[in-house]
Order: sequence, then structure tokens, then C-alpha cells
Amino acid sequence: VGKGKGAPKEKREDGMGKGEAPLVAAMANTALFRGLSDEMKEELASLAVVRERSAGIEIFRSGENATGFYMVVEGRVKVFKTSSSGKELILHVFGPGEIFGEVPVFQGGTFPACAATLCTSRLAFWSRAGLKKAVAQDPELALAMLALLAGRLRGFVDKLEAVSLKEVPARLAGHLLLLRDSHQSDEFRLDLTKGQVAAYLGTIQETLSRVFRKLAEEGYIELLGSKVRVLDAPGLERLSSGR
Amino acid sequence: VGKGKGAPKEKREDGMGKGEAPLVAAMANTALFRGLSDEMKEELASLAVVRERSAGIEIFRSGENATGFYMVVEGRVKVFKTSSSGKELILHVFGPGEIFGEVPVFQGGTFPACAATLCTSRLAFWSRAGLKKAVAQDPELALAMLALLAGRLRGFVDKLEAVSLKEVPARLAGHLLLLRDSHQSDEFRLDLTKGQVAAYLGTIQETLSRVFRKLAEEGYIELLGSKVRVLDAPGLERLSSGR
DNA sequence: CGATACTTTGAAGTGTGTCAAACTCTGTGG
DNA sequence: CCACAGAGTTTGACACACTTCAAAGTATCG
Repeated sequence: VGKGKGAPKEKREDGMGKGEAPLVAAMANTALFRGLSDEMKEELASLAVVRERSAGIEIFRSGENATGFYMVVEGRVKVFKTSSSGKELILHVFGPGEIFGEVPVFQGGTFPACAATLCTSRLAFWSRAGLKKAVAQDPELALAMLALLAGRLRGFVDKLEAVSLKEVPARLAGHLLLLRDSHQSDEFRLDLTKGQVAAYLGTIQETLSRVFRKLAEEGYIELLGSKVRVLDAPGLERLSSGR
Repeated sequence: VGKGKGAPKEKREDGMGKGEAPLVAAMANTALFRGLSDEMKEELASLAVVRERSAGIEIFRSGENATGFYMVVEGRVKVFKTSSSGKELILHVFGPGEIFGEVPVFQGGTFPACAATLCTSRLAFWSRAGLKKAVAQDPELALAMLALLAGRLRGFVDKLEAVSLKEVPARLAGHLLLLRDSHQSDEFRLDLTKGQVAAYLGTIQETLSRVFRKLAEEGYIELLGSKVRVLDAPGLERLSSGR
């Protein structure tokens, strides 16, 4: 049984700054805040604290007490869990306009997972009380928040299904189809390193590498570095659903 | 690659009846509804349709369109996913006072997973519109609903961590510790068949059986049929966290 | 152009799933 | 009260997907 080389690679940075310039813009891109009046957006924006963090910095840790929640203004953030032997499972990657760390605002008070920046990022932070008050005052915001959590639940159900009921080739096939959809093109670049994609799919680099090769050899895709071209989308669909 | 013997064992029953007797009582036991005024509880109760279902009956299926959500009045319900080869993953088991199938009320419109009765059960059903209206009118209910979804998210994070980062012995150890906590006793009966426990832990009967025996042989537990006695709780803790 | 991070490949080991058969309960009808 | 049916459970032999460990190969950027 392997164990305990799992020293966190992420460091922690201190210091924070203000800066509302892109904040309101990011909020306008956010499903959560989009419905709000400009007035309310301004008010919420003025309550936010914006911090800049470089790549690979820990934002919070699983089990830690939460005093509020975050929004990505610029950059990218991973939310993840790590096993005692050091293997990582990425639960989600958040980009500009997306909020994270909201679970303890409504329940439990501690973060269920860890978060860290993937690249240099600007993050907005709101206190717990602020969001609860806003939600209690504005039924539309409450419904938007409910929709957000419900959507996340749906995502986790899919992930549980994938990790527990599908093998790695099926998971990768499904992931590639999602990327293809979001890029609306058969050709695209992976937005993560392959190691990160592996952690996102619940496996490891070496396995992912072999499966990528298999998919390429069997004519489903073409692979050059991080560039992927989907050659047989229906085939990937078949693979993904396990038929 | 195994495949396609996965014919659903669950049948579907028709017919429904009304019956509010235990309904309000169950609602009083529900975290979601507890905060409501008696008046509002009565109103919501009057809007519910109560159906009785025998054991092993399908309630809804993954991907199906949702017109509302459910509460267990009496009995037990599993929410689960099935792989193409017939393996089942139980996401959750709900008992009296617990609601399920609420995700599509707030997002997406379709059920993310399947649901079926584990035993003869009485289920209350509410229309989608009713809940949304109630949530919009009552900020406390909105916050309670947010807490419910956030708690479920937390549960799924734990489950993902277990399935993806832990081996079966660790998962079983963790599960037994939870049962021990909820029964507040070192000795208790499994509330599910071992096959169902296996599906709940993301494995299969045969593997679970071997792991149970291993835990017993190594002195962590004593096992007689479905009766479990925890002998070494700290040991299980160690096992569960993978140290 | 060299350092560092990322990626690929190989060989070997392991946990878990698969298949098949025997065994054990539990409740029911004779 | 016993015998039986059926579901649930256990066990064994085997297969295999995936991980682990190790090393070489390839980008990428200052």
C-alpha cells in the first residue's frame, strides 16, 4: 500500500488588493448575478475584496472554516481532493465569472474540498453574511443560486457515474465530446495539461497517455501534442455510453 | 467487455390515492419544512398527492422529464445509476421525511438519476411550480432548500472521494463508522442487503463479501448475518482515512 | 542552449470484476 | 412442523483494467 508522499505542491500567498474594474464585467457574465439590477451589482461589487494570486497557489483546503465564497475574475481555479497516497481528483475547473466555495455559505461551514489556482488569477471574495442577506432579500437571486447548486449536483452525478461505472476510455471519450461541443469544432487544444486531464477524469497520467494512444490508433481521434482532432464523433459517443 | 444484461428489475405501478394523515407528521420531521408555519405546512400538504408503491417499483428514470418532486412519507427509496453492463451505483437511500427528485425543479428539467422503492412506501408528490412559488415567497424556505442542496453536494464530494481515491476496505470502514455513529452503538444491523450496500459503496456483492471477511479476520469487526459489531473503531478510522 | 516541467513507454504487480457453483437463510404452504 | 422455493450470500478460480515504478523522450521558456 503506497502512502504519504502527498506533500501539497501549492503554497499560500498573503496580501490582497482592491480593483473593481473587471469585476462588474465578470459579474455580468455570471449566471448567478446576471439577473440582478445594476444597482445591486454595484453594491455587491463594492463589498467584494479582489485578490491576485499567482499560479499554483492554495486558496482553501478541505475541512477548513469558510468565512465566505469566491468568484474567478480572471484566470482559472481547480477544486480538488487528494488521497493519502497523493493521487488527486479534480472535481471542477472554474474560469472567469464562475463562483466557487459556496457550499459552506449555506451548510456546514467548512469547505468540502481544496482549491488552488491553475494560473495567475484574480479572485473576488464575499463574506458569507453578504450572500445570505442578498439571497434572503431577492427571490430571483435565490432561485438563481438554487439553479446553480442543482446544476452542480447534476455535474457530480455525471462524474460519479463516470468514475464508478465507466472505464477510462469511455470517460475520455465523453470528455472529448464535451470539449468538442464547447469549442463547436472537431479540432481544439486541451485546456489543461494531460496530467490535469487525468486527475479530472479520475485516473493518472500514464494511463491517460496509453488511452489517448489507443483512441488515436483506433481512428477515433488524431493527436498532436495538446491538439486534438475528433475523427469519429459517433464512435466516441458509442464508446462513452459503453455500447 | 461485458454488456447488456441490464434489464431493469423494477416495474412501474399506476394509480394513486390521497391520504394526509401521516403527511404533515412527516413534514414536521423534515429539515426543509420544519421552519414553516403550520398554516403553510397545511397548505403545502393539501397540494401534495400521496401514492403508495410496493417494493421494487420504479419511480422515475434518469433523463426523464420531471413535473415535480417527492417526499418519502413511509418506507425507503433508492436513487441510483446503472451502467450499460448492469452494474448499479446507489447514490442515496431516502427515508421518511426526506425529499428527492428536487434537482430538476431548479435546473434542467430532467432527473439526473433513477429512483425506485426498496420496500412498500408512501410517497408525497408536489408539482414543480408549487415549490418554486413557495421558495420565492419564503426566504427561510429558500435558505433551507439551499442548505439541503449544499448538504447533498457535500455528500457527493465525499462519495466521489471514496469511489475514486479509496479502495473498498477503506470505503466499507468509513460506512461502518457512519452507521455506528447514527445508531450510537457498536452493534447494529445493516439496513440494506449486502448487495445493496455493495452498490452503495460502488462495488459488487462478491467483493464486499470478501472485504467483510477480511475486516472480521483482522479483528476490526464481528459479523453475524446482517448484524455487525464494531470491535476496533480507531482501527476502522485509520483504515478509512488510508493511513 | 540549458533547465525544468511535461509526456511517453515498458515491465511488473495488484485490486477488483467476472463467472460459476455451492451454501444459507427466511418465510410459506402442505 | 417440516419441506421447499427463492432470494440473498459466500467461495473459488480466473481475467483484466489500472496503478506503480523506472527511465527515456519531448516540449517550452528564460
